[in-house]
Amino acid sequence: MTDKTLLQDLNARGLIAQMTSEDELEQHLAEGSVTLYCGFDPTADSLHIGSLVPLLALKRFQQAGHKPLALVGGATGLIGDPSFKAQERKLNDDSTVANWVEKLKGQVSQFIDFDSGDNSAEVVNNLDWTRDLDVLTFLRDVGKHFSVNQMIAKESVKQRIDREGEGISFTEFTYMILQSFDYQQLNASHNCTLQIGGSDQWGNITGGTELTRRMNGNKAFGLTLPLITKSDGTKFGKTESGTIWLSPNKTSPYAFYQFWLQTSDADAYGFLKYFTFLSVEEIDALEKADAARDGRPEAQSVLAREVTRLVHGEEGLTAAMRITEALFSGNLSDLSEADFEQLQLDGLPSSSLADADLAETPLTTLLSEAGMANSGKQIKDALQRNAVIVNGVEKGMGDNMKAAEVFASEHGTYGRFFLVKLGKKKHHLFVI
RNA sequence: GGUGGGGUUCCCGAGUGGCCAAAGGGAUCAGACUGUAAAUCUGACGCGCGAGCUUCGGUGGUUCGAAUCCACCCCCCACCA
Repeated sequence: MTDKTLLQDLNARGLIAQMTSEDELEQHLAEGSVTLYCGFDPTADSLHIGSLVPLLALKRFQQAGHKPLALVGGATGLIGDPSFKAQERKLNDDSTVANWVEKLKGQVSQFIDFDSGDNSAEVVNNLDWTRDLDVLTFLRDVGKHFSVNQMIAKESVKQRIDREGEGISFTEFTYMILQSFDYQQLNASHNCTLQIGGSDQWGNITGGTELTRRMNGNKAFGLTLPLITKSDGTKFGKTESGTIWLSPNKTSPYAFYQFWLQTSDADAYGFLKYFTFLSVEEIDALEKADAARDGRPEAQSVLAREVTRLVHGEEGLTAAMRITEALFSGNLSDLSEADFEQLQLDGLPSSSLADADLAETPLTTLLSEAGMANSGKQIKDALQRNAVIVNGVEKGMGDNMKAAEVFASEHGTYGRFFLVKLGKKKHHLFVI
């Protein structure tokens, strides 16, 4: 990044959706270390991969010598951001939010460096400066700077205002003011002059730059990152089993790795630019090499490796790759008994059949309860298509009531391991 | 508080007394083809291996029969006050 400015690199990666006064921002960043912030609201006990782009962007700025502040929304999380949300959200109680705030702090901290001298990162919580703010002060000192006419005109709340059958409460409508206030406060306390966020945050960010100018008399900048979309138009970051979380407790490193590995060709190179620190040149070279070769491209495996390492570390990546290798290479017979135990430790989904009543329980129940499918119907469908494979042997509907036979010790690897494959991608280890 | 419009299976959205477990689309899952890709085609898609069971905001009612009709209640939206 020596021969290019940070903004040029971000731009080459397609990571800039919008910014305020581009030329001035470029100059501002060139003048020295800038303090910037990005907010993360606690809407669950973990962030998901949707937050990865801004999180990595903070790191990109830090690598370029700037000082990142990660804001967790202890206050805004209590309100709920209405931006581009079709419906009013239900409120979470404050102990829940407080608990989530703690979890997010830990996650956010993984990505930025807290010990790098002048530009060490900091984590801040907006509850710290809003908790004791009283209504009248808020209305007089902050609220007075906002025009409802302008707020209503924001694209981010338009569908809530215009759409038949929906509305917006005053609570959520005020969210924008709270976030603007955060920026103004951080500007005053930390000399923060740049806020970044997803493109849905544009309205909230510009609100903050305005408020900072009015209350502090300071120039403040904003930059938004693009919303990640997939080429086929489906939602990024969701699968059948739900959201891809950053917490290993909610999405195992193995599942996380698999998610990236299954990226389509059309998205892979873009995702490499968004989600990794490989240089644009390296990625372009990879794309050329893949195009020149027949068969399977390398992009997905590079992507999966890089991102898994970023989020779950070298250990998580090793575990994920170990499972992948064992399950998809096709030669399970090479695995030792200790290998099976290691796979369980690595996070291969597994369950014990010790307590199960195999004589009475159909496979449909057994496999769906183990989490291989959401309902027995799906198992049934798979059985009818011979898509259930136990230790390499196809099972059909006829075996449904014969769980005791299927899982009999003499059929198990080392007398007790049964690797069940559902379709091409789902695996589950049963142990007796 | 008044008037009008709404609340249907994950989402959107048909259905206005039996032919409704409820059209259609999307999402998702599985099969074929492939490369653990995309596109395409096929199947599944409330729950249950099955017999069968439980649904259409809630509670009661009318009826042989209700998502559909009636009463009351809850929630959402628009306009008025």
